[in-house]
Amino acid sequence: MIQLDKIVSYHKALGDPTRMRMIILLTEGELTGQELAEKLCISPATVTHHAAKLRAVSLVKERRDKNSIYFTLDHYFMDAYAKAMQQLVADRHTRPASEEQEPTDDKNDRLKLSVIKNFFTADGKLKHIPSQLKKKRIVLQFLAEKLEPGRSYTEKEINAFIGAFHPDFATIRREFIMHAYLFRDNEIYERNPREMWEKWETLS
Amino acid sequence: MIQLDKIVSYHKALGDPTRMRMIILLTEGELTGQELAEKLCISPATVTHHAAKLRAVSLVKERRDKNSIYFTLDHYFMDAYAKAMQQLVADRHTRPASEEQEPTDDKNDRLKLSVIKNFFTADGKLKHIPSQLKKKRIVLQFLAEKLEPGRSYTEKEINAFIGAFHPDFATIRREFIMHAYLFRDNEIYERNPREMWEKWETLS
DNA sequence: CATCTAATTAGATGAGTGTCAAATGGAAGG
DNA sequence: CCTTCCATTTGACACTCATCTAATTAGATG
Repeated sequence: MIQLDKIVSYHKALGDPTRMRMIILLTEGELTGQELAEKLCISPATVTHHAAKLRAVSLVKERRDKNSIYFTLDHYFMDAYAKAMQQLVADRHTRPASEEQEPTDDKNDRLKLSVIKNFFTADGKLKHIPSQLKKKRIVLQFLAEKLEPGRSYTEKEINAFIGAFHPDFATIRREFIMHAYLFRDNEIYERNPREMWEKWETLS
Repeated sequence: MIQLDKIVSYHKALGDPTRMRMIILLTEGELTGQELAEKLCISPATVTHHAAKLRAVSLVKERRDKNSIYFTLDHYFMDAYAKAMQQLVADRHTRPASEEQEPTDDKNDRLKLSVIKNFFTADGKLKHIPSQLKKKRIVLQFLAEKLEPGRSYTEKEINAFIGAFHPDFATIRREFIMHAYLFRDNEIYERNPREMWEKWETLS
């Protein structure tokens, strides 16, 4: 599943000339921290700094031998990011048209009403999280609509907001991010615009 | 031709959550600056700021109509960057092996000596820039070896250095960057490690 | 244990940058 | 000409971040 802020972090990691050069050197094979420092003409401390950033987005793997640490690229994740990005920016014309007929808006509305009726108690609590994707999105959207657009929320506030409906705020918060109802920068949260919700729906 | 700092700039441009969200919104179709500001809950000034960064790396195109500016994605460049990056990090095992036999080191050395003898005057000036890629790289490398690794050069210094060999320092400086003999960050230049030279040779 | 090497952490510094409010520019329409 | 509506520029502020030095840790080897 695509997570917006993971992709942003990935690009941020590669958006530095020193780290990009590290990556390129590593395409030739594994290198120790010291070798990297020498080739890039930077201090070992700086190598550690950058290695941590690359590790944080899983672009490099590390292996310890004797006193040295050997770095290698993680091609699996490199490919994963490339694919995710490609999918993300594919415009709708090049996206395969769905063969099956979309249900009418009317039908969608009825489904929505019934899901909300079935998954929420009379006093507005969420009974449990639907496992079916379509229904889960209906519940998430129903909750997300109660958040104020453009306002910044701390993680604590988001937890409290979700907690008012269901005790497992951690799971639901993660789902909010994954399905692009919320976006997170550093430690602050904000509601995404509706278009983003819909875009993600077509990607799921 | 791939340019390292262009790819870094591209990643830096996408390494910001606001810009990434702009891109995603634009995958759905064109939007005016005002609409973007509203949907992203940021001021028009901030939209302009980010739009400038995206434009600088050719990720968006703009069209003026009446008072509004309409932004659209530039899919051509998006694909170009994706391809360049893919090629960059492809490890040598997945790269197609060259069919033809590589010339021996001995033969390479003799070519190198003859190129240097033929393209430089007795007092060390460069007569002209070879048009054949292989010979051009020999000349560029010969010059690049005279630069101190790990030292930072201003553009003025690089120009002066090249100018001592040939008056057209602008062209040669660009070739230095394109073939990864030098790398540039902001306005300062530095010599790349030998491995980077060789890596780029296999990509050319 | 003592020593050596490599890596990491901590702290400091300087450059870069995301954001907005206010001022400016410029086109469209009275 | 004046007004209105966007877009841009400018200046300021806070915050991030790349880099270094110096000190510390971790592991290997006498």
